[in-house]
Amino acid sequence: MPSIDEQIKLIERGVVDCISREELVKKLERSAATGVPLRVKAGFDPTAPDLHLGHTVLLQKLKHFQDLGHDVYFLIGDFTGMIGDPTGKSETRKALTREDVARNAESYKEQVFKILDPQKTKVVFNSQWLGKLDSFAMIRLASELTVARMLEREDFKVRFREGSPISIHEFLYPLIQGYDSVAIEADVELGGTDQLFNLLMGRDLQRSRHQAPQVVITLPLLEGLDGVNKMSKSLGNYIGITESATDIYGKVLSVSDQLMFRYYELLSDLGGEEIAVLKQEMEAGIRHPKEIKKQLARELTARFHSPEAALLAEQNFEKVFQKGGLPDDIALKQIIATEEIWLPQLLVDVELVASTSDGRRMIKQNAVSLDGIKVTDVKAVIKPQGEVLIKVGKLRYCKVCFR
RNA sequence: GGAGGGGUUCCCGAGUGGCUAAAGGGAACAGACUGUAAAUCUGUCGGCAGCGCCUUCGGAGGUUCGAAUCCUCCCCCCUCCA
Repeated sequence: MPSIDEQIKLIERGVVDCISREELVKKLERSAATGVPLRVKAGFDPTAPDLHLGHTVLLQKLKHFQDLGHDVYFLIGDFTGMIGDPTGKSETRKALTREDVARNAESYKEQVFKILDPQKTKVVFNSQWLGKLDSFAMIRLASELTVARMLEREDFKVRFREGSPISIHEFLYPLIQGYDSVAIEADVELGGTDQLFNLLMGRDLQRSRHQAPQVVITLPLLEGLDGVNKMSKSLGNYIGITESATDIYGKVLSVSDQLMFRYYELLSDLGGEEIAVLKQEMEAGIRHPKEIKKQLARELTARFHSPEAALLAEQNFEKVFQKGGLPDDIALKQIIATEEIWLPQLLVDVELVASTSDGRRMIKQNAVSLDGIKVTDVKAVIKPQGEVLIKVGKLRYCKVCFR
């Protein structure tokens, strides 16, 4: 078992807040003395079973705790998920059924254990205790905090000021999340920096129920591929951990140089000094930024697949984009036809474009090629014979086989 | 309960009877340039076998030769007063 100092060093690496460090030290000491592992909690939304790199920042930190011998409580917020959130930013989130939640939870487990140690992970659902909470208890819980205190939370404050709607039940969310900490007697809770308020709520509630308040640790939010918004599935700017090696590799490599170093900091296993060296080498012109990015892409691809797969992905990438070749895994689509097909229609049929109008546009913009030959005529028709390789833009490929 | 403001194409946001598939910006997509980076430039950005037709401006009706624009009812959001 590493010394407390070493433990703290590992835990604090890359975190934004640690409230408070003294308490964490005490908890670690107590754990070391008694042999009782700490209960480390992190909550997850049951609606999105596709984990992406943004989640892994948190998961890696949980793994650190596991490596130090502690237990992770992987909490799935199925209770809140079943209620649904009517003010979800742009669209109303659908209330999930019990079956949805169960299915999503299974999917979570498969993905999470790519990083976490199943032996030291307890998957729990907050409906276990929240489902039993009656109206009395809920009102009592609500009485423990004021509207003014709620409005301290940044997004509430902003929305209130701007006259955007805030539903009453949204005020219940931090309470419920805090109550979760009470229910599992969490020693530590991790979350993104946007969760700070909710995490602190757990401390307040634990204290008022005479539990030792949990240590709150926040981690930076990972920017998505656009480099601006946080990585999220709904914005489509994410790299999913279940994506193919080719996709992970390719997406990492398409990230901007600036963002690349952010990803290094938050995702790579390299230490701060090593990253600083890379940066210097790039700035001094010793190493090409693309090479440094490739290194990152290899590391991340290998993490979710294997070093061999990462290497293959790299070779494929070089073949396709640097030598203008074709990828290995082109989708093959069979089309049953006897008569000539209007090209835009064919593009729709093989799902390369959304509509024939879109297809026409692509042709007009010189983006469509058949077997490597550009098509310029929107009226082009294809004879249904043999195979054709269709390419739309740089990334959309498809091999069509007629029958 | 009362008074007022608002809901427009993926998002923000113009438009108050025909010239509006609807300005402008963003996002996105394509092309050029490249390192599938950034920046920049150009173009596209509802659907349809396309110089025409069809469907869109919260919903349903109505007025009109013609409606996102006018009228009626309904739904939703916001503000102020109580």
